[in-house]
Amino acid sequence: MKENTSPNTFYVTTPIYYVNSVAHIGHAYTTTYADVLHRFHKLFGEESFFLTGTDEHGQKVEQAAVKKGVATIEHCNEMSEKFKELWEKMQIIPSDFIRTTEERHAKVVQEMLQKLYDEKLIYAAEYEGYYEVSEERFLTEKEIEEKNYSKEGPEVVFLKEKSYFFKMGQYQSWLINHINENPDFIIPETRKNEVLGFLNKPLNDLCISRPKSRMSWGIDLPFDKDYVTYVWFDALLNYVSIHLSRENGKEELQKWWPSTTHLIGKDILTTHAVYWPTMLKALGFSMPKTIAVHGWWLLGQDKMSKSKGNVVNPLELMEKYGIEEFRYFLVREMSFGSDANFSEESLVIRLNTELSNDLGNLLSRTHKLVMKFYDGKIPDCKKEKKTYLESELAEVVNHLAMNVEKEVRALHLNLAVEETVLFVRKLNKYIDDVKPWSLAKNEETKEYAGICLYTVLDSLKLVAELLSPIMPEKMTSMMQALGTQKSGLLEVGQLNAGDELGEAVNLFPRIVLNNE
RNA sequence: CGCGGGGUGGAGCAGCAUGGUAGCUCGUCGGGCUCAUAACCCGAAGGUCAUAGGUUCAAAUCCUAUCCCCGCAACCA
Repeated sequence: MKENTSPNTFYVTTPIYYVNSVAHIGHAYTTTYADVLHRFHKLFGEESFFLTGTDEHGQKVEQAAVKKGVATIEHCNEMSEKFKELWEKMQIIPSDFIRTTEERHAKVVQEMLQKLYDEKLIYAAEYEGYYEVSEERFLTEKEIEEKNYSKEGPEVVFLKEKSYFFKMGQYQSWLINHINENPDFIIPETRKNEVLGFLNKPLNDLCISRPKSRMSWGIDLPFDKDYVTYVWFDALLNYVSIHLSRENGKEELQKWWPSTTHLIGKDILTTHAVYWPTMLKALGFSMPKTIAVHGWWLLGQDKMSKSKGNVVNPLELMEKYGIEEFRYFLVREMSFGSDANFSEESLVIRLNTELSNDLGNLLSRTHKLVMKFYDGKIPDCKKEKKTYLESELAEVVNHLAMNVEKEVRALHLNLAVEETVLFVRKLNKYIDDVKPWSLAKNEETKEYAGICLYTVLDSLKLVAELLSPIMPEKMTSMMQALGTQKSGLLEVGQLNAGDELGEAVNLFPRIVLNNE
């Protein structure tokens, strides 16, 4: 039985995706991960909120729209719709989907800006330096040195202008302390060290404005209409604006905030681990619980990137191998925090060995035996007839749901799945040891064959529950085949002897590669 | 002395903070079974844990040095 020590709410976010690009496997990974965490926490009986969305301001978006010859908002509508469609297709169901161009978001951003301005945490100053157009920011001295920008070019211009700054620098030592005192604030540890390393150098104030004369696609600064807000300052606030924009916004936020898990890729570590906490601190909010940083999918040794033309399109893969199978692969293959190599071959091997051979086949063979020897009815399982084999298995089962939950809470979905897969292997071994197909032929031993089959079917029910956050529809079919349905109970003994099994299904047909 | 990550049987990884018989998955080979999706179960081969020193009764694990690989402009999880 689960102790009631765990928090009863869970709030998970993905970054909001920049509408300049089409979704690739990385977006699919993060968003699937969040969706699976969300479903697991609901399975654990908690209230859960899962937020994703799109980041729609900034120069590059404006430029993309111009290039396409459409109004900027049209471009945004189109792109954010594409993300939404993809998530829907992938069985990803966020609690809400936020767009930074929405009124509800902009309103909160402006309130926050005004508050900081009133409290003198945002100030105006002259700023001069080399500005990199494509990056929408001033270069640091070091960068100028490295890149040897002796003169202006089309990409870099020397500017002197009034800007607004957020007093980020004054929170430096506070942030260092917070990170040190909360080991789970940034995980995994290597990423935490990276941030601490970054914070060894003096932390500057953050320029949070862009003059409209240069770029107008953004949220107006409430205290100076000639400026819009820097995209990151705008975008990060989505995590709270979604709640604050509701009726009783403060209470809403308070409900979810203490359990916040920000899922991010390692490329946006600094914005999330430095800018964001200092912003929250200045605004008087408490800190999110965890910033969880995952690795990248690599192709060979290269990072996947549009300019290299080696982006993996998730849609193609899903159509070829199945949506839920693809979800399984994403969550299973990558060990959280480190990079992983992507190849279609590894995908096929993963699906064939674990889903087809181990799980699907176990369901098939058990189902067939029950049809053949027990007329399709779940056999009886008398406790007193059990042997040490069942006790051993019971030992494992007792820990299974607990271990899975532990791994999920540690955000190690790959290990949570591994626990389950290892258990399925044990079931295959168990059924091989008992050999119900021969025991059932003999009246004297048939009762024990039934016990064995009941044990396997019943265990498979638990497996289906534990995999349902990853493959909801597949696991529903599996439970139907087992003559039962989703209960959300993570324990054994849920099948009733005498109940009819559903129809046999080939849940995960083996993938046969033809071109070899 | 820029920073960071890494080098463990054919492939991918775990183990390293608390030194003590080198573990997992895939692949390969042999066997078993025949209920099953050519699947499942068992067994075997295969590693001096990048290299060289050092500490220790004992090192993949600690220390020192060296070599090699990857990332560090942008798009971008």
